[in-house]
Amino acid sequence: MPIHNKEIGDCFDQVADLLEIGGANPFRIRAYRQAANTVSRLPRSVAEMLKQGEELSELPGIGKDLAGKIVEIVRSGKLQLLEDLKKKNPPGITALLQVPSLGPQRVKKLNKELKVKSLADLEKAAKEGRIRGLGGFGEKTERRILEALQRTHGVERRFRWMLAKQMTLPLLDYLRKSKRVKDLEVAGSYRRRKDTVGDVDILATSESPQEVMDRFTGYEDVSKVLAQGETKATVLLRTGLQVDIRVVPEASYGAALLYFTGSKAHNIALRKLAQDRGFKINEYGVFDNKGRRLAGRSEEEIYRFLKMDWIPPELREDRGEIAAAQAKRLPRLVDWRDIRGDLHVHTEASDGQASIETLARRAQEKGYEFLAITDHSPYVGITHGLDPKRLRAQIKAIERLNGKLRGLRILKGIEVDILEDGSLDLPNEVLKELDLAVGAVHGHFQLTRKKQTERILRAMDNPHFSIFAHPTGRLLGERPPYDVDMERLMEGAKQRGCFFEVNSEPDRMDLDDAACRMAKEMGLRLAISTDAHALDGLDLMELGVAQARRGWLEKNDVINTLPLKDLLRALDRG
DNA sequence: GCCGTTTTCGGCCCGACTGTTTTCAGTCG
Repeated sequence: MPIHNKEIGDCFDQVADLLEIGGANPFRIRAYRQAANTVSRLPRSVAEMLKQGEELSELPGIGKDLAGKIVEIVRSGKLQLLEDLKKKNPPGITALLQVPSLGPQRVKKLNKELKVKSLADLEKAAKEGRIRGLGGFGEKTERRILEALQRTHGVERRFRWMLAKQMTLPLLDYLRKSKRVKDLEVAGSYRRRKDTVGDVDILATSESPQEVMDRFTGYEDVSKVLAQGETKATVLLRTGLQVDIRVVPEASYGAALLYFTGSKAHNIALRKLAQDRGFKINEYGVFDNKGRRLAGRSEEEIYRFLKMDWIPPELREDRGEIAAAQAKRLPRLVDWRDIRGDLHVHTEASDGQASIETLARRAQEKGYEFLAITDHSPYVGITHGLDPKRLRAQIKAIERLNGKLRGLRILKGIEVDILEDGSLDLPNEVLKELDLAVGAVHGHFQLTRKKQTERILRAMDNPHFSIFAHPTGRLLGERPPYDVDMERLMEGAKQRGCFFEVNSEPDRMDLDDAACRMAKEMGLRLAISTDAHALDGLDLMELGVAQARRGWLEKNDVINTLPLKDLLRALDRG
């Protein structure tokens, strides 16, 4: 049973949690966290790298010791250090660290003095008023803990990016109406375009921060003000979304934007770089040792000062972007303007809402050169999928429309189900009449890793298979990805001349950033598609592009940036 | 635990806000 990178990462994260509660050296804890991040984001399987005899200690943040621990996990399936730590600590105690206002010190104290071992214990102690008596705790802290527990039931809550956007835009409009607000921008993971965000960070410049603060906390959708100072405030919206605001003077705008955009790991790496050269970076600017400000008005100014190119927010995760920016070798990320068409779209013939013609008109408005109609095949009954007869009728309709349209070519396609045995849900006689077939898994998610992988490889053996749609099957916050050997699938797709999809549906967004980057490094090209089920669905393209950018993808890595002629050649496996 | 054209030991990003405190530890991002 091969060990996956994520399992190793989780293992190190657990060690970090337990070390934290044990009061270990914070830098040792950070080392484990960094290693967890490095390993779980690695484009290649660590177990595989070991097999090839590669030196793991060459990975950033992995030294001799951690490399040895990875070997231990891969060989034995467990880590002795973690087992020992688990013995010393009650299971479930690390869940307490997720409760806002509880850090390692307080968790330790709660455990020691009140025998709190779980979220349930915590809730009970808070309800009985036993927490307020503890040194360093008080009534307010106790109430805050209780509120947090009742709000989240202990589960970390993240919002899909799109949902966060819908809640944030009206708030921005509201803030902009104030004459006191000059610049206003959303920073944080929202600006880095993570597919889900934990909270929203807003940055503003103003000469009277207090008034901006007051306006912010007075917003009608605010259900609770969690903190409010002179330049910084945190509120909870009615929907449960947490929003932070930070107000700085204009001269610090760039530094504050950089700081507030993160990621934390990126900031630490930059600050350390500056420190090594005798400078200090904080949210107000770059300073020398005499406290003189040397840069800070814009992000560009700061990166330039550090002798590197400006780094797009999507890349700021401390995964090699800093070295690339220093070497002036950052990728030229794919841009939504590079996109020449959409390769996964549904119509009213299956479970979509719009007609082919309306979709085509909208595609023309977008300046697209092509639009692939890919309704469902029959397998998923509820989608009213197309059987060969209906599909042939659709093909005819598309051909008629193509005769009428100027500048846009409608491609004949299908989203064909990959059946349990890896065969496709429609016969080759009809598939061969199409321009492309987008293959997808909509059932039998629970197969073993080996079976699932082989099932999909077998589907790709079919010469009519073009693009593997939503390749992990995950639904954010609802359904985890099914278990497959992604590396093997990507290798298989590349050999066979197939492509993978980046799905732009806000609750899918797979491939994720790490998998996009893995594909890029393996030389497998991707299609960024909307999977639109209605007219407005075509506008989701920008989300898929954002995900692709997080995965370092460039124009040449994406097939729907190709001119129609080249695209058709790429899709032709013959 | 990692790391190194100042270093193989001694550093490790930096500041705001809260609550419980009489000056600051803990948490957060």
